Amino acid sequence: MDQDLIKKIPHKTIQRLSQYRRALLLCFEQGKTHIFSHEIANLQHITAVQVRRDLMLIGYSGNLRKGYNIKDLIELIGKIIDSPNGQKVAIFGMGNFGRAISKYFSGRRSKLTIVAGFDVSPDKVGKEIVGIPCYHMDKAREIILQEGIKIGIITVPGDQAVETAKAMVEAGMKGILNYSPTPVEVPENVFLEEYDMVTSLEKVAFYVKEH
Amino acid sequence: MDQDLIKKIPHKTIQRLSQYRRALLLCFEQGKTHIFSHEIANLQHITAVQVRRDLMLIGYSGNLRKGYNIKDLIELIGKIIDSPNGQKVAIFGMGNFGRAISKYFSGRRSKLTIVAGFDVSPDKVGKEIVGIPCYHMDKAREIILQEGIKIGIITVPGDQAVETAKAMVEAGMKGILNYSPTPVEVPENVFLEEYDMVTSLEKVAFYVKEH
DNA sequence: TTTGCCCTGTTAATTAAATAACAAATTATG
DNA sequence: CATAATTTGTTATTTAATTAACAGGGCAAA
Ligand SMILES: NC(=O)c1ccc[n+]([C@@H]2O[C@H](COP(=O)([O-])OP(=O)(O)OC[C@H]3O[C@@H](n4cnc5c(N)ncnc54)[C@H](O)[C@@H]3O)[C@@H](O)[C@H]2O)c1
Ligand SMILES: NC(=O)c1ccc[n+]([C@@H]2O[C@H](COP(=O)([O-])OP(=O)(O)OC[C@H]3O[C@@H](n4cnc5c(N)ncnc54)[C@H](O)[C@@H]3O)[C@@H](O)[C@H]2O)c1
Repeated sequence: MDQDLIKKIPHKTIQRLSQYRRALLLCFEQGKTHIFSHEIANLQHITAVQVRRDLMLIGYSGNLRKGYNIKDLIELIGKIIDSPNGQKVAIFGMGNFGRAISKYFSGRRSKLTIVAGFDVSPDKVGKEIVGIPCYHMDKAREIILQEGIKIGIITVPGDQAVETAKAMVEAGMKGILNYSPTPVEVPENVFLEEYDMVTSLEKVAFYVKEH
Repeated sequence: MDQDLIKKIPHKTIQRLSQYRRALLLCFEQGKTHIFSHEIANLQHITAVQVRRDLMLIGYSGNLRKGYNIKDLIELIGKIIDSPNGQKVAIFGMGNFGRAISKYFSGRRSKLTIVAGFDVSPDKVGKEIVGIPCYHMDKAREIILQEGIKIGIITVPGDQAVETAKAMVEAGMKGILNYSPTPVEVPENVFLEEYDMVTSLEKVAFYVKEH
């Protein structure tokens, strides 16, 4: 798959591909071999057209009569969104949330593996959580470079997020997922995704509220 | 603020209002009284135009020379996104994630209060977590109606999400925030927001990957 | 007073995303 | 063989969201 094509895939499509794959994996486990666009659509909150459009963008062709070959499609999506040898992930802030995430990811086999946690609290540094070692932030640069970690998740308190992100960038991180409520700055060549739970909940509350 | 106007506010603007408010609260605590649109923009990842446009939509006018009055703006955003008497929230699935969320929200003073958790495991039912009682799912309908809870967060395992959402809707919930990886169906009059951490992380990984 | 600067508020233009529309392909069936 | 029923792949249209453009106001300094 060539560079230009990949740049043309919308962000939203990338997200949906990830979701399609999960749904497809379930179907595959159930022994299904083929699936129609409208079936995929029904598993998500989207339309069949959207599915076909997304698959068009990645250049996958289905069988006109049987639909899409589930196994092939799972593989193709893997080729697009995964790295062949997997990618390592580190978590910054091994508090309640950081530990919940660690546990959550440790089970699933995937191309993404959490290999290290970083914290400053003596409670956490030196411990292991579900097999993931927790190091002091002072060691971050060293270990990130040594392990070749390129992706990091921020779960430090909001007032520590900016400096944590800075340290991550300096250590060579190329992708950051920030779960703290404080937006952080990164250079252009670093991909940043931020999600704030309070904002989501307030949004739900807004639409529930009787105006 | 009238009904029609509220319907015209884009979803994204509602989210940003929530974020503006958080940033403004910090500024307010620091003793700042006024702020310019470009200052607000710098605190988020957006442009000053976007800020002004959002504030235009909610009908707030700033001072041409001094910018926006922080206190007034916080209040106005509150009038729009909060309910005057607050809203109650319940968590479904008091596992690692559900408990982390409970702890997270228990500290902050806000118009949103988590008042109940629901689970099926004898480990959790009957216990309290940071003061939030955990009930058995069988009691959900009763307690939800009794307490007037309208908002629920799904943190049960993926394969339980669909039936949990169904139970929530039947109990009269009007807003659902689904953190399980499985999309759920709700009637039109129920607001649904879904967020999947794995998808987010895979997206970051995709843009980090060397194509 | 007048000039210049830096704001806001709003309309216009652009871009991104989703949806609709439909031709072409394939199979089943009369 | 012709026809009807489906479903894909793709282009065209619509809608949503963002960004650009700019008029108008008010203060400061000349
Ligand atoms: N708990 C949740 O459910 C939840 C949900 C959404 C967002 N968050 C956000 O995630 C973050 C963490 O939340 P939490 O509930 O786990 O809090 P927590 O206090 O339990 O954990 C924070 C951890 O970060 C560590 N830390 C502090 N400063 C650090 C630094 N400079 N470098 C490295 N580590 C540092 C602390 O020692 C602690 O272990 C917060 O920003 C919070 O807003 C939490
Ligand atoms: N842990 C995380 O960091 C994390 C992050 C993102 C998403 N999630 C999602 O959140 C959900 C929970 O994750 P977790 O790590 O807390 O898992 P967990 O197993 O620790 O917790 C799940 C809880 O749900 C309860 N439960 C099971 N079936 C139920 C039912 N029918 N009704 C009510 N309660 C029921 C279980 O007893 C358990 O307490 C999963 O869907 C997971 O994908 C978790």
